[in-house]
Amino acid sequence: MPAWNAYASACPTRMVLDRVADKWAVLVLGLLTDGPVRFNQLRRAIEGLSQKMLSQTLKSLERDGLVSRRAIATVPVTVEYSITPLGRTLAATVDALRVWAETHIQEVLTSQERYDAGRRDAVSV
Amino acid sequence: MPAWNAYASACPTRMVLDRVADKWAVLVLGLLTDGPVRFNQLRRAIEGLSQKMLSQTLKSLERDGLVSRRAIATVPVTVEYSITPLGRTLAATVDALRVWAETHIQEVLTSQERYDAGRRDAVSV
DNA sequence: GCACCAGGTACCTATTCGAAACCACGGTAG
DNA sequence: CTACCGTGGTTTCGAATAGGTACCTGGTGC
Repeated sequence: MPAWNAYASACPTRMVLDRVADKWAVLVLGLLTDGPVRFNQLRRAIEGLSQKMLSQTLKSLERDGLVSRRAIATVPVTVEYSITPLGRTLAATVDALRVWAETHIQEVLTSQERYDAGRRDAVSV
Repeated sequence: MPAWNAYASACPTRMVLDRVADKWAVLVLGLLTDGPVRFNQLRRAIEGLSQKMLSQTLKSLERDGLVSRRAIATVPVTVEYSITPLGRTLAATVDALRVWAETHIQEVLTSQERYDAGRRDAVSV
């Protein structure tokens, strides 16, 4: 990897950022860290998630090698999704972002309030 | 902070993820880590960035307290944007994601190719 | 008049996403 | 026999939204 160009669309950081930007993807990944889960189990666990978005999300997660799909030929066909080791490392990294968020969210919210209030005192170094 | 609900839209992790998902925001933040930059300097530095998106991005970054705006009453009014300490900590955290991306992008790309090729051999642990 | 500074605003299009219908398959209830 | 449930999806439709293009301010120097 010879010095990635952050301004190119093929930049790996961009790709990962886009992936992580997917609301449902991180939630699914989070649920899978506790063990394999079936399709409709996921659908019921995540409020507001339509089956369309779920199958779409799972497909791209599988494509990226972050989750693995296993179809079991049972009575009604059971499909089990599990997180891969690679997916687990990404989840751990995203967790760093979660930690940042929970640590600094108050500063962000305070800044937003001041800004929305008309920021009379502006930056107040 | 009493146990954030990751499934709520007001979840801090979601907010931060959405912010980081903004293509231009991370690029702007990245450029600002080297020191203050003016509006049109940013615009020219980042290929494909329209002034609309730039001003929009800068406004929300300023609102979140990640960058600070300083208008200097010079010949034509100069506006200088700089990263705040808070913004710097976020940039550092995002950098962890960049590192993950550059470390594992090859695995992801390989997985994608196998998937797109029809994944005849499926998961091949 | 033209260009540059720092933006604001209107328009228009492309992608995105939710809702809902449809699919096959088998079990079960009537 | 027919109707309906649950399994795991795909497709279609329509509405919302993101984001690019282009044109506006308004002051200054050439």
